[in-house]
Amino acid sequence: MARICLPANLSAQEKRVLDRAVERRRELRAGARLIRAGARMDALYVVRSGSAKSCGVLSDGEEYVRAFHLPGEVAGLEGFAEGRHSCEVVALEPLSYCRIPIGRLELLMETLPGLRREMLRLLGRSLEEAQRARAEMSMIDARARLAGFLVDLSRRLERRNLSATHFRLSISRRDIARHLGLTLETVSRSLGALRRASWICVRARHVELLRPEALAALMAR
Amino acid sequence: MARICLPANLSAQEKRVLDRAVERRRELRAGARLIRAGARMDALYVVRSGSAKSCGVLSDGEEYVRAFHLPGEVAGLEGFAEGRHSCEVVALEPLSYCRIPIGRLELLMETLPGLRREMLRLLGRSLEEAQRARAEMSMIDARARLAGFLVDLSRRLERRNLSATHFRLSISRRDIARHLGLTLETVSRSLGALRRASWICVRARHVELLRPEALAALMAR
DNA sequence: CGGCGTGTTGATTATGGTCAAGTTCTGTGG
DNA sequence: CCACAGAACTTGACCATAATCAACACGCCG
Repeated sequence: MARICLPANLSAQEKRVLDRAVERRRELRAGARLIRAGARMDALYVVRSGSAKSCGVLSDGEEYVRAFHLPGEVAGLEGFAEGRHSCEVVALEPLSYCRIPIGRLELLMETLPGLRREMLRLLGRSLEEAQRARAEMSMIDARARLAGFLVDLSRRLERRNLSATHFRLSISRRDIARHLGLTLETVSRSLGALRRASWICVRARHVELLRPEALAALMAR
Repeated sequence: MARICLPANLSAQEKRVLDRAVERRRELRAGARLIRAGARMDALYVVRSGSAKSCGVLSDGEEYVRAFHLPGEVAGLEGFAEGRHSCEVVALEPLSYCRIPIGRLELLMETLPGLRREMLRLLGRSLEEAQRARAEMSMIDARARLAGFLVDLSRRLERRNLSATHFRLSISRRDIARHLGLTLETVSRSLGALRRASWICVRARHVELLRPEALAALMAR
């Protein structure tokens, strides 16, 4: 478990200790809720297999998607802000995950310097990514944003030793749109454009990246 | 110092200890750089007076503004991601600030549980804010985004007991634009629209919020 | 096979970007 | 103190991208 989610900075000893604090082998069906918005933050969650989305609602009731969580990634970090979760986390497909109770985590942070650093690193990375994404959102056109999204997915899957070029897109067009700040029509059209250019091959929920370099190059305008 | 930046969760004792770790009374002239992108993260910075911006460059060389730092706020948190800073932090006007060496901070986190929680809270908040901002960026029109920005500034100034309705806008239109994902022309036009509606009064760098409720209401569409 | 949710495609429109011409502001040196 | 230069800002005309509205196709479930 520690190997799955927090590999970098933990010593073998630390991993073992953390391992014992983790509740393993939990499951959720597609569409089920992992975290309820407004709930007290009492744990962090690590995806083992499947995927989930974090989403919030804007003041006008419109939903937006903050992040997707792939295997090995952590959900629930935003809860540190106020001690309660500010967004829903929902399984996109059958999900298996681990749960780390926050109390135990705080306890362990007392004694494990590597864990402290790792938690700060995780939060820092999320922050970094959110800020970069925000910048791209306004400076890059729809097609390039979508390309960037696919490349990002691909890289994250690769890190988990899953195929980087050939994957099932368990995220709906609608959720992609709400994540990239587009409409689902625009997502559809942009996918079409990438397909026509033969950068990618899409059939329904199945995607293949034919020219990842070309996709990545789009980001640089 | 601890009172300025980390007021919430620290005991008097903890504040005293943290206080001793802080290097105080540093100054910078307008336009000078507080943090250089790419530099090893060796400290966090807390603004005492004046203001600063964090900005990065996109792959095509275009600059974007990640955040503004007002008195009492912390700059440099993104450095936790990789142990080095990913963006420049630049003074927008004469700046006075404190510096907290990262080594000492990590040391203190070992013994001060309140400080641990506070650091996580700071990062969580930044994350939260970045994600919300990103959502608004695509779902809300330019005028409302600008209104939201002004209201946000106002609230942050208020927290530091500065006037919430009447302040000097030390941020250029260009930086506002780059922060909100707009062009400076659009910022100018939107300010004009708000002025014509008599929600605000702008003269050069000086702003007065005449109807904050109306501005805030714009956000809810 | 039929029905519904999901996705695609098309026509039109609106918002904000771009380019360009001015205006105000600020700071500097005579 | 005034004149001037450069930067910051404003305003206008035009245009491009993506939103909106709408019809239709596909795939997955019963």
